[in-house]
Amino acid sequence: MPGWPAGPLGSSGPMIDTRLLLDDFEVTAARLARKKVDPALPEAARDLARRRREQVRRVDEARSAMNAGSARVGALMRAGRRAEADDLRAELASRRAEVDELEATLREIGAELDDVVLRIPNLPADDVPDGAGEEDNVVLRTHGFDPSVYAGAKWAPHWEVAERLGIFDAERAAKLSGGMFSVLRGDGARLLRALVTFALDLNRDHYEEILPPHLVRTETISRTGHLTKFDTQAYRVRDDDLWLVPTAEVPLMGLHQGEILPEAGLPRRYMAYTVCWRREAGAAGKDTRGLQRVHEFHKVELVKLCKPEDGEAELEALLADAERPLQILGLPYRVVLLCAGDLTFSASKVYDLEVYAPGVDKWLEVSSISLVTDFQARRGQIRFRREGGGVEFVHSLNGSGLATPRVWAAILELGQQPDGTVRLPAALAPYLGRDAIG
RNA sequence: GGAGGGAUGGCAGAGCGGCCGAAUGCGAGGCUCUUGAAAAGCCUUGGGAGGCGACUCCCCGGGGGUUCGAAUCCCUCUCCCUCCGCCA
Repeated sequence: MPGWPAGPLGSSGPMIDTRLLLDDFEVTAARLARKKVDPALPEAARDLARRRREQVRRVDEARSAMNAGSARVGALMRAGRRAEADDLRAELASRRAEVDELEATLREIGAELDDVVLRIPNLPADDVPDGAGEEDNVVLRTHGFDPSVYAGAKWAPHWEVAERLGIFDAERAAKLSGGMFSVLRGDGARLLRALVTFALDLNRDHYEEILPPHLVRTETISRTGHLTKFDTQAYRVRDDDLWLVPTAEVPLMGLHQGEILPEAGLPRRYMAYTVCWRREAGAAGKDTRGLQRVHEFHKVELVKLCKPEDGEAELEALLADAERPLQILGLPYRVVLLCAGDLTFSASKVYDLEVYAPGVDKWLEVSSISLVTDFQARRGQIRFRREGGGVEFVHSLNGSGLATPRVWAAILELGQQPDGTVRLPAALAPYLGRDAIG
């Protein structure tokens, strides 16, 4: 079913409900302020939304008059009163011009409103802590991390470990595709495949596994908020109107775009393993060594659609689902609650999961568990029908179920042995048929 | 890639440019009848915007055009079906 109704503004990108700006401006502006939004933005949006509403009324009135006149022409024609019909017709032609003019103005206001609204992020949840940026995030808990184990000892970075074992070939990857690409070999390739299968198997009872296309339309990707003036992360296929998915979240969220789901069908829980492509524009020189940041990687993504009142509970459950593989693999990690100022554009509340990698001595972000509320659903027109009647937007959530190559890299750094081999998590033995590489 | 046909409400399926947001059937919900159920009968049953409300406006795959007026005519895009070609 191609072609779903355009959003209220007929624009691209996710957006907040302008009605919040119209009906509850003070509270909404205060919440946006916590996200470090320029206060001029919500004010401008409110003013434009008002102007737009007024203009809609003018257009409707003019059109109503037009429609009534046209109906009268029809009636006159049927009555055989030709001359009168012709007179009225001539008169209506000029009214037509009037309507066209009013509509043009409406479009202008709409475009201006669009321009402002698209820069307004989702509202932060009330229980998200205040803060300006990364430094104000809150580490909620740390799991399986004993700093004394890593103090002093010599831990090689994963690229050294991997190249020594011959399972990672950065040089040939560069030859094939350039920097920030990878070639995995032998047990390295198998380890990655094992991680993916392990994660899918782990969640098979709670999520429906989807194998989606890796190329999506402009329409699909822009309605998830991953293609905006400000987001140039995705690769475009040159000769077709298609984009390589930067995350499986894009096709998964796209699944129900334009649909009205039955309440009984919620929540929907989907998972998908896909390759992910990201241009990483603007990240030049950051984490370029090894596999912390690459243009092409493999990931199992979890996505949920639920009723608004279930969002919080689903978020906690999603967090648990993302932690489980790290626990079973025995990786030291911590749970970070992002402060309002560090929240991503579309999210209202986010937990980051970070695995400790001793070789680079860093906490690597391996999952970002996000509650998006109705922000994406509004843009994608994903709704549900209450059993008692009434149609509302669903709330959406997403997070990585398991993200390579960072988990892959962490396993290599954490498992390294004095003899140069790498001990692998026992949970992967069924997939690899061994417990060590080298 | 080439040739042709199609897209209408939850589904099926009508719709001479005005009386069509849209017949009819099915499905769903409510009511009547009934001890209960079935059958039968009556009524309701898409989404969005605005208004206290009467009500008004927009949407018949998407976008654009012709016209006083478009589900209906024209252009274009997308998708689906049939046939031919190619192919893992």
